[in-house]
Amino acid sequence: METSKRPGGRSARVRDAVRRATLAELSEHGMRGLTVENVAERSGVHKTTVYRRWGSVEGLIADALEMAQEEPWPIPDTGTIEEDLRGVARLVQSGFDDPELGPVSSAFVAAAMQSPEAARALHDFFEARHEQSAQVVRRAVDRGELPVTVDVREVIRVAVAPIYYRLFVAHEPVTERDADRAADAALAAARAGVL
Amino acid sequence: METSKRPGGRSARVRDAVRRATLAELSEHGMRGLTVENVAERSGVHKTTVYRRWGSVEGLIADALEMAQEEPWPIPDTGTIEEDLRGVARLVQSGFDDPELGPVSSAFVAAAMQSPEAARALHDFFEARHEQSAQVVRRAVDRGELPVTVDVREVIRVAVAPIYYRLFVAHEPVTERDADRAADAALAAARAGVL
DNA sequence: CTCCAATCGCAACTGACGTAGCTTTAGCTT
DNA sequence: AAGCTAAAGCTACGTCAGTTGCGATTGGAG
Repeated sequence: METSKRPGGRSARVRDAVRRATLAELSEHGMRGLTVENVAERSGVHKTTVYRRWGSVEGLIADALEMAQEEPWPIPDTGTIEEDLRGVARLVQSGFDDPELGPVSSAFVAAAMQSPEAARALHDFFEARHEQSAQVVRRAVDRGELPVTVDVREVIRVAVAPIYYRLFVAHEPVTERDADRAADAALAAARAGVL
Repeated sequence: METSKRPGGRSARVRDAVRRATLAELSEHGMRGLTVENVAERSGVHKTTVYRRWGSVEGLIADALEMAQEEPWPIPDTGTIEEDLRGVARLVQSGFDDPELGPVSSAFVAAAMQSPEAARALHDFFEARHEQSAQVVRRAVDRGELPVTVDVREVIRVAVAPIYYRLFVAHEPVTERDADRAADAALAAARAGVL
């Protein structure tokens, strides 16, 4: 995964091919249908090689996650904290709704529940996401819309948590309205000074 | 399973033995270490029998979940909504912290992400839990502490969601203080009229 | 250009999961 | 109390994820 002694040429090609195949398989069949053999065949890389370098399905996912972490995401900046927070919540909701990204993201969450390796990777991923998203809260504090004592990351957590809760724990459908409501709730709590 | 044509005697014994073994295995090795063969051996029931009646690991878990649903849980009734809501949140947090129940509960959540069968079972489980927990909110409404327009179940969701989010999505540790804060946030939102 | 070590490909193997066909046990009926 | 039949036990087998050992490539250092 990280800096090997031989970063160029074939190894790099193999790595890219496998990563690409992993994402493709993930988006087509989700976590359940993801197998090392399928990824190997699709990528044209031999099964043994995948096992050696990634170890297992979890390893493949952890690697894909680190890749995903690089990509920044379009944090809204509408000028008001109401709309910004709602925007963040909707971004999460629509992401899982998307037929392309949804299965991949879900697979990440599912994998992290089974493998400590993927769990760490997902933790880091959310660490980064929270940091980016918290920006909208910081701006609100700067504008005087929220008290300076507010825990900016916690506001984000509370704003998105109900969406994930519905999706992955209670297994209830999530609408755009649900996302808005979660954002509004977090904002109300922040204004009340409990976050 | 449902009412078979032969509910008494051996069948019932087998069922209980398997259920017991499932829970034991689950609490020892979690979802990852749960296999039909281990459950079969531990319960003293033959492997093929387990396959016939439960079909797979997911079936075992779905069955165990339906059992767990029966057990009521000690909803607090302190007289104030602040303490009651915190009590519910703490119940969730401490449940996962418990070395006995924690792995089992986690396994349920993990299993539901992989099997539609377990997902449905978990959905029903939370449906019931929400219904029970919402009682504390209803009492608060009756006492006039919250507006009558409040969505009692949503208050519960928002109160517990951050705990699950930390545990299963962001993979961050959860303290009692985190639970309290989540409950407080939900209450603030409810009072502000956004729930 | 040459060599050497890292990496990959290959094929055979291991073991666990799950299935199929049949026999045996035990609950229920009369 | 005897027989009928659902349900459990048992053996053997097929399949497939994952491993191992070895030979073939390939990239980079000198």
